[in-house]
Amino acid sequence: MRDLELALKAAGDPTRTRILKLLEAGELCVCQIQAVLGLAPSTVSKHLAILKLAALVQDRRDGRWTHYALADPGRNRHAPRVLALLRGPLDREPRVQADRRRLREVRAIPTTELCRITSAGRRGRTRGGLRPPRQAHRHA
Amino acid sequence: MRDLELALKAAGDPTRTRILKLLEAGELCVCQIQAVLGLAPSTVSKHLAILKLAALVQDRRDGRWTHYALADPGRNRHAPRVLALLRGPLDREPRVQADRRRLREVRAIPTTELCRITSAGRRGRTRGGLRPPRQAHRHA
DNA sequence: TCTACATTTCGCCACATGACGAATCGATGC
DNA sequence: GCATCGATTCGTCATGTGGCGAAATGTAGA
Repeated sequence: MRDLELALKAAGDPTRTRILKLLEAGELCVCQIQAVLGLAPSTVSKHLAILKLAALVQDRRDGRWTHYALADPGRNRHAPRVLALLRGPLDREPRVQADRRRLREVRAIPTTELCRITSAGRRGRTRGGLRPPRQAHRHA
Repeated sequence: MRDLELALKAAGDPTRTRILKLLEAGELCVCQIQAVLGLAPSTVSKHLAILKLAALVQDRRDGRWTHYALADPGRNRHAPRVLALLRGPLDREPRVQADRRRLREVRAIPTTELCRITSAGRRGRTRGGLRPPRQAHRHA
């Protein structure tokens, strides 16, 4: 039972569905995901770890960057079916569409500069309109 | 996004997957489910409420009994797909099989007597081997 | 109407979870 | 080697969640 439950629980969180929907557009580096979501890097990292544990995503190290992608089918029995579940029906959701728009902006920026920007925001300095809107210390 | 997430979260709990797998065998009354799971009636009721809110199950009043069944497709877009996800792959799980065996025992007993037995157990008197094994005050 | 009884609701408790910042890890590049 | 920097891990906090028992609800039968 364990791994299917793990996958369902992993997919049943709003932040993680956002990540999964983003990854439908293809592989992304952590700082890109972070820039779109507007969450602390540690938070994003944790969610990615949960998704990875549930075998819904896979990671790939490239120098100092880590890229995440939807797990390719075959690694886990259940993952593809759960991912398929998310594929169609959420595309009309406003938040999903907003995330996609933001992703297009983010992708236009070279990765190096992007990380500089987001971490700059995190250090307190404001750097143009792309800094993710800081969220209050709130929860799901 | 909300209702699909609700369904995924509802299905991502071990106790609730047990219930859903039980209901694959057809409509069941609450006290039957309770007898199989060996949990407090209030606990079972809460789980059923969550599953109902997620549109994964539906209920039917019959006098003083409430019967629950898997939601028939059409009420909710996502429910059938989530239920389909659980259909095949968990059947080999030891706990699922044990629950099924226990369900056969439970179904052999007329509902009236069954409720008497389980609530008798709950009041402290032991009444034959069918009283559900009391669980320690533990968590998921 | 009163009682019995199946189920639900309420209030509580312990543990899980999601958020954050600080500290750490690992790989580049000077 | 040492500093830099992207990502992860750790520690903490507030809230969510699953379990229970007690009390409330509502239906059947006396």
